[in-house]
Amino acid sequence: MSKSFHDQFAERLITWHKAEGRHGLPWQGKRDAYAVWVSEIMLQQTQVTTVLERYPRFMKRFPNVKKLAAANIDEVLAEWAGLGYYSRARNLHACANQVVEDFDGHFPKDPLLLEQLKGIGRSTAGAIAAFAFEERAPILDANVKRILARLFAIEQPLQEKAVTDELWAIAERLLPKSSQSMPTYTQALMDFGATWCTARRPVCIGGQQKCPFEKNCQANLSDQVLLLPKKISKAKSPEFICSMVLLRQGDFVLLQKRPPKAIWGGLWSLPESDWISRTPVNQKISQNSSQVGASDLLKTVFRGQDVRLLVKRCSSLSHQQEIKHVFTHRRLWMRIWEAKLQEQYCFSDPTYQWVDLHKLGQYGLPQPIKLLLQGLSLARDVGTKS
DNA sequence: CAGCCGTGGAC
DNA sequence: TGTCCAAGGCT
Repeated sequence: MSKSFHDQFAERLITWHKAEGRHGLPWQGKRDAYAVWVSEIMLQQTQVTTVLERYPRFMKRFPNVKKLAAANIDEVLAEWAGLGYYSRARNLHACANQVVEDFDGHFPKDPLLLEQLKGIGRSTAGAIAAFAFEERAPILDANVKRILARLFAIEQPLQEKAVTDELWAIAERLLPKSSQSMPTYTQALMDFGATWCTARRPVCIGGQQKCPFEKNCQANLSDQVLLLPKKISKAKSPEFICSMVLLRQGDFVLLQKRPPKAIWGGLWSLPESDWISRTPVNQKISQNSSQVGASDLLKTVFRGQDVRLLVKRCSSLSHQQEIKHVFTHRRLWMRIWEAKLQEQYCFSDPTYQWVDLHKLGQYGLPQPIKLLLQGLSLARDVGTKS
């Protein structure tokens, strides 16, 4: 690659962005570091269309870093519910407190300091520094990795550390000389990767538009754009089965707060059994478990609790439905067992809580559980109206 | 450091 | 339908 191309890259990319970039997204054009930071965290591994409706809602609920820091983590998780990767919400809350306590409520502009805050890695630190403070700090998200891997025909898998180091070095080298250009340049990189140099349908392959870098792109010149960056096929994700118990009493349902760091950490869900591997044998046992008594099931789900009285009151425990949920690296079949109680059964363990179906919005629920309980709520409302 | 951590859109 | 992918970071 010629030196002149390095020198021209930022300018040509910015020229492209003026005509073809994404403009007018709610988080764009902001210089408020808080607003920038929230958008960067929310957009991690998350599609623009999803963030489009959730970002304004979050900003309205938590308009500044002090409001967010002062909030309860449960409020933050409730607001984050449905967005996934809930450690982001926990780190967001922790980071807000760090900023208030260690930086007097003002985000630092040095990317090295930003990177020390919870939930902010090098790339997110670079994005915040560039957008909010016009710092000459590079980003290296999936968009940029793909663009660079193609421009420079990097054929090694991106997961190799040496490759990552090289990409960072290139990203540094390509930065515009003028720090004033950093917000536009950074946005332009993201836009170009997200809309033109896409993973599956880059415009250089049968597109109507003409890529501004087609004569510089080593992957294009050697006709291997779709082969780069090299993808590492992942093993098929393992499958699991669990039982969940849906106890109802009038308009109330029994929820349990999940432990903080595992899947759906810190969210409220239905009490559940341990997950077992979904082998053919286990699948058969699970399917036949309608013959199993309520006692065994409840003991499995309410581990460590005295369920003798509950067993008496749950004589009508019945299997309602099975929900399949796909995670990035796991697939889970949830068998839902439902019982209606005449009165609320109290647990000594405070992680259990009876929740009014009308107040589910105040609780952070896993998406499939939210949909399940909303279905209940809807059915009940329809029933009472008819 | 390789595995963990959600969800929904695109094809 | 399944598979890949997305403005990553943490441990």
